[in-house]
Amino acid sequence: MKLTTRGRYAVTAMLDLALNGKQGPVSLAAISQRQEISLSYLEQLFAKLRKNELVASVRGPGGGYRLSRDSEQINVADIISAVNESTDSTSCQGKGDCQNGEACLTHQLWDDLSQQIHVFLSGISLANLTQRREVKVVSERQTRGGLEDAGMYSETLINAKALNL
Amino acid sequence: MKLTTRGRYAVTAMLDLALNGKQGPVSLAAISQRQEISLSYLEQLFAKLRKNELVASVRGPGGGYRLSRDSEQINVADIISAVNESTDSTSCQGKGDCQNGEACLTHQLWDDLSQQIHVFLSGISLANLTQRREVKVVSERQTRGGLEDAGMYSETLINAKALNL
DNA sequence: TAAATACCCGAGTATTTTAGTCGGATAAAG
DNA sequence: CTTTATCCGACTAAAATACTCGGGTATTTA
Repeated sequence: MKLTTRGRYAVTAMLDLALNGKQGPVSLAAISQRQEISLSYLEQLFAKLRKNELVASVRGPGGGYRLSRDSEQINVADIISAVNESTDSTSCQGKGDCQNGEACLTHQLWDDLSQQIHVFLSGISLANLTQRREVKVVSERQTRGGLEDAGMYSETLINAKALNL
Repeated sequence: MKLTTRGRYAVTAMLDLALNGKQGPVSLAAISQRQEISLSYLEQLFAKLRKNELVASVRGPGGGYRLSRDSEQINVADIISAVNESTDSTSCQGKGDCQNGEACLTHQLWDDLSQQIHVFLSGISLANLTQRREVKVVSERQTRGGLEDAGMYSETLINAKALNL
């Protein structure tokens, strides 16, 4: 589980899709303008998102991309993994040497942590993020001052718990 | 909150320190050998860890590094932030333009997510990771078959909950 | 005090990743 | 048949990563 600006671009684009794709497909050109990401780069990202069946494409005029399933059913870990698909696994996960050595122990500890992060991100869906924001916008209007991050954050925790975390 | 192999190196080295530093300081040379990380690279990472007061150094023969406080008091987010200190913040968090635009909305959503990840990793200490492993090793001996990851994982969740997540 | 150990530090560098360009091909709509 | 838009591969500038090199300096031990 790697977390770089590349994944951020992908999540951002998918969030844009979730927000703007309610009435028909959204073109990459539109996302490119709104999110200030180069069109060609988006094309590359969406090629991977499509291979991983997170989005579906509609070609021709009026076409674009739409989420391949409900935003509740697409989580952040899915998106990040999709665009990062690469040649990783540098740890000694099966090497003959390094049997129960200290190195292997720490590598396993890292793998565990990595898995925890993955599970955590699996529990956060696109819908989850957009709903959270809507809740915040509403409550900001109500309180006329804006919530502090502490407040928003406890909201997050509640959601996380509801999602089995 | 960025999560790359750089952070992995740092966490790995700190885990090595937590595991091997119980009787006196640990030299970078030792960590370098055990974890297969170049000495000079470790020096660079530890310079940052030291600046952030996560480790303390002891110079001269028999010297090395030790954790600056108990492993319970050092969390993964601390470590990763320490070695990543760099020129980030590419989002539009204060630009005059982009006021309440769609771009800004998705950028904020990303920031929220980023913060959630940070808080999550703040809840995982070095002690937490090493203890988890010890528990696993023991229970593996008891069951004589090894736990599946599902089992380990639910353990993780319990820890996470205990830590306010 | 001399030698060895090990941290400290900055400059340089090969490799990889990131983010993007370019030029085209294919599919659908009007 | 032209426009819109996805598809696709190759190529590239810039940045980050991981590492080397060549010196220091503090501390211990002989």
